[in-house]
Amino acid sequence: MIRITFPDGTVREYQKGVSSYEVAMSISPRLAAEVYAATVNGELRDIARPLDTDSTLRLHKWDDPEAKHAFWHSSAHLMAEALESLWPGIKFGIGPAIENGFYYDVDPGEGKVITDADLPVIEARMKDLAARNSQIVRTEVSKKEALELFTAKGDEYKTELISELEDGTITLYRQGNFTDLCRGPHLPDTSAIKAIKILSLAGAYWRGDEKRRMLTRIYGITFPKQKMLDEYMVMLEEARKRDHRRIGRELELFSFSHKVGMGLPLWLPKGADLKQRLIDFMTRVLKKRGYTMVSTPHIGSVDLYKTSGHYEKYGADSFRPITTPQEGEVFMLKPMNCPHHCEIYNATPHSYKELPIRMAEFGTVYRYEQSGELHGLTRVRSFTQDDAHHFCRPDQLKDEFKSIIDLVQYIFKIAGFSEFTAQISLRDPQNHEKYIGSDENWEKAEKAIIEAAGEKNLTTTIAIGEAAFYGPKLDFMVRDAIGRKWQLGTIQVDYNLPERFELTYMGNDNQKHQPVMIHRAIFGSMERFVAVLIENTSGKFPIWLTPDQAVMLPISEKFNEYAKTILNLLNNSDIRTLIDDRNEKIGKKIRDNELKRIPYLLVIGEKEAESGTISVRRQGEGDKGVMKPEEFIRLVRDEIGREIDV
RNA sequence: GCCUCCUUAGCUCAGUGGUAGAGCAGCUCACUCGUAAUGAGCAGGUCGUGGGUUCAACUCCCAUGGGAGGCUCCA
Repeated sequence: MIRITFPDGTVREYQKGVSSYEVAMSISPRLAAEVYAATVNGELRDIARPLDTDSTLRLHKWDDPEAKHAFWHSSAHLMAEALESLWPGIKFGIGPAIENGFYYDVDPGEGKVITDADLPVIEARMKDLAARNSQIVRTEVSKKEALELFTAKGDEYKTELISELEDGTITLYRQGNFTDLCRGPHLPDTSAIKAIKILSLAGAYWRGDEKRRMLTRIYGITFPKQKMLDEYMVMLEEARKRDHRRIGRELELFSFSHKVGMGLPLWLPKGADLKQRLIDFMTRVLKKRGYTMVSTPHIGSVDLYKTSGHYEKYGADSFRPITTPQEGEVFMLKPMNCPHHCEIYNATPHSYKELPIRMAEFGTVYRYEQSGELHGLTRVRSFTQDDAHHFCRPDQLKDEFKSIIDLVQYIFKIAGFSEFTAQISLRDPQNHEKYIGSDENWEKAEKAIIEAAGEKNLTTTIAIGEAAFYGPKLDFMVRDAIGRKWQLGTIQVDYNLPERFELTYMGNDNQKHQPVMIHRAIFGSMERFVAVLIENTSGKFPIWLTPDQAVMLPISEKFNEYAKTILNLLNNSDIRTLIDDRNEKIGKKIRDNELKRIPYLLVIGEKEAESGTISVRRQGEGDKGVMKPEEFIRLVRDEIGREIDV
C-alpha cells in the first residue's frame, strides 16, 4: 500500500501502482471525468501514470492551467494524427499547448500547401478520430530508439530535436496510428475532446530562425463541451469588435493612407485631440515630479548615432541616411531621442547638487519596421514617445528607478490598466558580444533594477537575453483585445551612453564624475498607448479624456435655438459639447450618438425649453432624468475629479 | 522580408467569362417628432495597380501595391 496526501492534508491509502485517475474515481466518478492532469510530488504527470510511492497528489480540473495544458497538448497530437492521415508523409515540427489552445508546426512536403479551405477538413477528421476514444500511451525510450524511429519515418525535424535531448529522458506518446516525441503530460485517451475548432494558419520559421525553412503553423482550440467552444467563439467575436483599428475608424480617431505610406499614422481631429489631452496631462504630472521639458529636431547627424553606438547596431535596419547637396553631410531620421538628450546635458556644466536631472520630451521618432510587422497603431514606422532621461549620481539610481515605477503605476491606474505585467530584461550571460559596456556596470545596473522592483513589491518575470544592447530594463506590458501583450512603459538603466558622450558632473570632491542615465517611457508611445486604451475601453474613454463629452439633442428643429444656448454655456464651462441639430427623429439621434460613445446625451424638447433644464442620458446606461445645466456641469466636473484624482 | 488568406462605392459586403449590385453613410425633399434606425428620391465605383490569355476579363494567369493572422525583430 502507498499513502497519498491530498492538498487539504487528508491522507488515503491505495494499492501500489494505482493511477491518479483511479484515485479520482475512488473519490467520485464525476470528479474523475473532469480531471485532466495531476501534480505528483510537485511534478506534473499524466493521470494514467501509476503511483509507486507515497506521494502528494493534486488533481487538476479544467479551471487549472495544468489541466488545459494537457487537454490542448493532447489535442495537438490528435490534430497531428488527423494531418498525417490527410497528408501522408507530412513532417512535424513542434506542437505545443499555448495560452488559448494549441498549434502544430508542420511541413506538408514539397509542392503541397495547406490552405484555409482545409481547416474544416482537418476539424472533421479530428472529430472522427476523437470519437474512437483511442488510448494515449506513454513509453520511455532510449535516444537511439527514438532516433531510429523518426529517422525511419523521415521526420528530420523530430530527429533534430531528439539529437539535442539527453538520453534517458525521452518519452513518446502514441494514440491510434500516431506516435510523437513528447514530454507530456497527456489525457488518458481522446474521448474528452468533444468540441474542436481549427482556427487559423500561419507561417512559422523552424525554430524561429528566419534563415531556416518556413513551416505551416496550424492553430486550433478544443473544449470538453460544445457550449464552451461556442462561448469562446462569441468571446473572440466580441474581442474583434474592440479592435482599435475598427474603433479608430468608427470614431474618426486616426487613419492610414497608401499615399502617405504604410505604418505612418494620420491623426484625425478627434484622435489628435485625444492624443494632445494625454500629452497635456502627462506634462502636468511630469512638471510636478521635477521633470523639465526639452525639444529636439527630427533628424540628427550620422555622427551622433555613431557616437551613441546605435548606428553600428541598427544602422543597416534603419531608414536610409539623408544626404544634402553639400557633400559629406549625412543625417539620419531620429530613431530615438537619447543621443540628442545627451547633447542637451552636455550643453551646460553640471554640479552634483543639480542631479538628478529629469529631461522629458514627446519626441517623434522613425524606425524602419519590416512591412509584415506593421499593425494598426501598435506597430508603426513613425511614433511619438513620451520619452525622458534621468541623469543621476550612482547613489541616486535606485531611488530614481523607484520613483519611475511609482509613476508607471500612477498612470496605469488612471488609464484603468489594472492587469499589467512587469518584466525584468537582463542580458544573456552566454552572449556578451551582443551588448556594450563593462561587466561591472551591467552587474550594478541589473542589481539596481531587481532591488528597486523588489522594494516596490512589483510582481515581475525575468527574461534572460531580452536586455537592450546598452543596458538592462524593466518593461510594463498590457494586453490588447485578443490577449496579445504590448510593451508600453519601459525603464532602462544605461552606463554606456554617459561614457560614449563623455557626460560628467562636478562632484563635491571637485572632480569630474560620470552620471548614470535612465531611459524611460510611461505611455511607451502615444500611438501604442492609445491603441491599447481603445481596446481596453472599447472606445468608451474616461470622460476627462474623451474627445466629446456631451452632445445636445434637440427633439425637433424648434428647440435648436435653446439647445444652442445650453451648448454655449457648457462649452464656456469647459465641457466639450456638440450639437446634433440634424433633421432626424430623437430615436435616430440617440442611436447615432450612442454609437459614437459620447458619454452624455442631452435631450432638449418643449419641457426643457420651458423649465430651463436639460434631460440627461448617460451613454450605455440610459435616461438619468432632468436637471439644471449647472447641476450637470457639477456632475461632469465631479466625475472628472474622481477619474484623475487617483 | 517569409507563409496562408484577402483586396468591388466613404464603411460592411453580394456578384457573373458578355465592362456591376445591396445596406449603412452622404446629398435633396417631405415630416417637426420625447430616449437605440421616419419615408421618398438623388448621387457615388475605369471592381487596388500593371501586364497577359480571350472576340470579350471585375471574373482566368503572371507581376506588383496594400491589408489580415502568424514567424522574426522591436534601440
